[in-house]
Amino acid sequence: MTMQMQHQSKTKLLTAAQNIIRAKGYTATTVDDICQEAGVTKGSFFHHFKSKDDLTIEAAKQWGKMTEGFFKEAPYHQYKDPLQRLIGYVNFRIAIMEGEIREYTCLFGTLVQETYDTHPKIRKICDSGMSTHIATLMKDIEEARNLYTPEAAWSIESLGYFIQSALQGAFIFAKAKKDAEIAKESLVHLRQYLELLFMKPKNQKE
Amino acid sequence: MTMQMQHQSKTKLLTAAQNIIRAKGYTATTVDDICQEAGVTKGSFFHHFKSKDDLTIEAAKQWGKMTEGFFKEAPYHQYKDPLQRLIGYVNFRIAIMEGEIREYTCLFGTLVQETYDTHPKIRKICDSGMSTHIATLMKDIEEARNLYTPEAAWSIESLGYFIQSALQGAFIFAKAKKDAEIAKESLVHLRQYLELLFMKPKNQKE
DNA sequence: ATGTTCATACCAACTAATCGGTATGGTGTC
DNA sequence: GACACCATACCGATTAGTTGGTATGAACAT
Repeated sequence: MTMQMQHQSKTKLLTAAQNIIRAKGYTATTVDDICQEAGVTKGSFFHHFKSKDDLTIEAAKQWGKMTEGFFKEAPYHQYKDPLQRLIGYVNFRIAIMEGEIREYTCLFGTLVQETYDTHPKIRKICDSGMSTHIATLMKDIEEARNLYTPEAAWSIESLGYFIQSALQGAFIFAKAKKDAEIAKESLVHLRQYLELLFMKPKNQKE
Repeated sequence: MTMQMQHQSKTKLLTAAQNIIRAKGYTATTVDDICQEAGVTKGSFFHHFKSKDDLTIEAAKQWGKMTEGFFKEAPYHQYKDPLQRLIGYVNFRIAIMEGEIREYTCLFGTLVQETYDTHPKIRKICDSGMSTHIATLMKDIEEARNLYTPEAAWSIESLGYFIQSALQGAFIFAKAKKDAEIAKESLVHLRQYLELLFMKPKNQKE
């Protein structure tokens, strides 16, 4: 079966789109850019996707699936303590901020900034993609809340969004500085907030 | 003197650029878009600015000056306690998240996302513009730190960037949701972090 | 096996529209 | 008449998308 061969071009185009859009944004990324990076021609592009918009939507969908798998396999899930998993998540995100900026920044965050008002379909996928990711965090947040601060006034959802906001904001500064250092230090504050919020006793064993 | 008249078109173009770019991003914003919103012709545009890039740089510079003036006049500066000023700043930013998204989001954050790798001049202005704003916050952070937690391990600068990261990230979710509610709730967490960080005694008078 | 049929995948060349930018000329003010 | 300011018409380059066609291989009858 040549199924793999047949789909190779499509996969290459989706991956290329994800990478270039994260670096240049949606509008500045041309169809020719994507084709060149993928090593295919425009004819192939419009065979697999009926428009640039269509490709972007599929690329965003695939991005969501891919990243969910990526974080599902991440090492921080091994911890038995839900708070440790949350802290581990933040530490993991700090740890992966190495190499090129485009490699660790988020397609959803980049996309939605410039499309929220003009491309409703793209906006919705970014919204639901980020919300899906936050939903996985919310499980640990809920457990940690029940365990450490069951009487807390803040909602589980809002903390999930706050964590993700701090991350997305950190990416913006990584881009502005063309350096991840400041962004990493910001995420240390995020980690510190979680520690303070759940009032983790200082003498507790890790 | 007709100085004001002469500069009216230029001012209109700068303001139009700031508003449209915040809604659609840099690349998706066309020169014609800006001219139409400003109510002037292309001839006027290229009389005042030698290129779209040039206009964007001037618009970003003016944005920085304008926002610094805006925050300088904001009511939270009245508080004598530096921590209260910091909390007041966050509350102020929550309060102004009303009306259209383009009205309260940040030009720098939107711009730098899609230009950091391709337009170095724009990137630098966004970087220094945001850093200048953070520098004003750092004064209050430093005072609060000396007053409440002089032995704290975190740096003044890093907290300034964290506050701004949380804000920029909140804007992304306001765009993704086309609604400021989630973003506001995120900023309540930011406020809570500041309160926890400085260990504000519960029985202290406001 | 072999030839026919058909759909999928792909390609190079093209098109219509839009982009940033220019050329040129007009108008009001000093 | 010199100059800043602005309007209109235009230009070359680039854009997303189209065209007409080829290569490949699976399905099936012979």
